[in-house]
Amino acid sequence: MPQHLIRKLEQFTRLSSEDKWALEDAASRKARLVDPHQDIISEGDNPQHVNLILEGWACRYKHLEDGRRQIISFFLPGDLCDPHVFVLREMDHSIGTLTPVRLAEISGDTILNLTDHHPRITKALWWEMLVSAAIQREWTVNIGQRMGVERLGHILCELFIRLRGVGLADGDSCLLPITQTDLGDATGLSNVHVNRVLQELRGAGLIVLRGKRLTIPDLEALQRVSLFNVNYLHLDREGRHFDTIGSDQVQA
Amino acid sequence: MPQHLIRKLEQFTRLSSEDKWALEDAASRKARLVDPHQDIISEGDNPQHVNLILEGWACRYKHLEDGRRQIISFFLPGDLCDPHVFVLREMDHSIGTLTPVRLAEISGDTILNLTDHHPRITKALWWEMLVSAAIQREWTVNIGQRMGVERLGHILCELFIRLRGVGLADGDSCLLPITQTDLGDATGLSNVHVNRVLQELRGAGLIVLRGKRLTIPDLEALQRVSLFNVNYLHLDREGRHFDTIGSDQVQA
DNA sequence: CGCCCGCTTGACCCATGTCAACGTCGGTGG
DNA sequence: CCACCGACGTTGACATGGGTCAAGCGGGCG
Repeated sequence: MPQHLIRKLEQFTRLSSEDKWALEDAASRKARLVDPHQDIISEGDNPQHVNLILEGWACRYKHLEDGRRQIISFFLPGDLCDPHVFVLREMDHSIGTLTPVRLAEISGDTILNLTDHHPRITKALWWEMLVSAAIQREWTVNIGQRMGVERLGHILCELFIRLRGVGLADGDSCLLPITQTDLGDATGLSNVHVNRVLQELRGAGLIVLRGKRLTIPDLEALQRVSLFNVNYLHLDREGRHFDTIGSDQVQA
Repeated sequence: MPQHLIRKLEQFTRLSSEDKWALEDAASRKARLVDPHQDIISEGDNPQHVNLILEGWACRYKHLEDGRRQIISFFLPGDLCDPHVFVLREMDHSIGTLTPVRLAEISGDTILNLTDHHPRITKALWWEMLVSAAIQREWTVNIGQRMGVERLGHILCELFIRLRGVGLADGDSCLLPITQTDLGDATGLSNVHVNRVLQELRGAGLIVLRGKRLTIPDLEALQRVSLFNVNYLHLDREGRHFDTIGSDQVQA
């Protein structure tokens, strides 16, 4: 079931078959289907378990009193919503779906069990948590400093590369199943301006966006225009240099 | 030495004398003085230890290729710079001082030792890490959605409350030892506009800012204007309801 | 004493927001 | 099967928050 999660973690470290089996077991205990535009967990709630997105897109978001909404991060298939929120008693933001979502609810005990017995999973989950934090920081930079074109270009690069990392890209294209208003809420731009900027990116041949399919004919070019530096995604797998010898025994 | 850290953690949980002693020991192994506007660790470096700010202000920041700078977060006395970055091999951003800084370098081993033997410290460090993440998210909201006045008001509220939490507020005022340009780099506004917005806040009697001293005569009023909701700082100490009976034995 | 950094102010401009109308498409019910 | 509807995308006109540039000012420090 959790191919996307496994694929994501394997960008960082190799996992043994037992590791993978344990992840599959953990992810198959309790499934849940959520309709689009529903909260998975709401601000003020007390989180009871970790949610693993199996299918569909979700997001963290926050509403201001006057209705403005900021999308704080996107959750794609393979993403975990806060492996460790249990320490805090109350959600300070909400997590909601953007599309229909299939997710696995993983209990705190299951997580503890996983990490107790699988050091490589532990380390991989640390990596995934630290990368999430790095993405959050990059969003601060993105929204704080980049102009509209760069800002949208940047987020499209990020989403494409993340999707590719979990096996959801098809060559130079991927699905982008969200609205322009969603993109605006994520970038701090109005939906109208998002539309204009997308036209501009299209006009420059940097993206093709038809229906829900995004194509990036020249990813490097889009990265250049968007001042996108991939290093914050930390895709430099540890022990990558061992890959050629095909060992499954790399030290963690 | 690390009174500020201890004070901060005690906002979340009670610490025993042994806990505190262990923290003091860890923080007194290796000290370092850093001049203002110097990097503590630079993008691309390989982090070797955790830095605990003892005195002065620092920040996380990132430069874009064309020179724009975004301050991603502030480090105040008592703040830890990334307790767990060791998992990643390379810094994707820099940490630099804003003022003269005195810090303690804490080795990974020392941290492990602390957490192995002091469950309450472990939990408190988790809390501090999750709160840092919550602050980062709130900055995304701040920069993405709030107007200049709200945005600056919000960050001033946050800084004041964080400083008060570590014992660095004096009634309704605190030191703000950074420039307006720094504030601009943190909020995604130009220094000129920061200046104008500060005038506006001053004009409305919401802040008094003279030299490096910030006074907030009516914190609630400033919070209201800034759409500031304190919940993201998670100051709801666990077991707070035990405080009245004065126990030092609260279960962790 | 003089210099430099940071603060302040004014003039002007542009990126982006707001408002409003219209188009398009897919779904749904009569 | 068609009519309607709602959600989303698109476009134009206009407003404005905030950026940029440039000059002046003031105080701390060498």
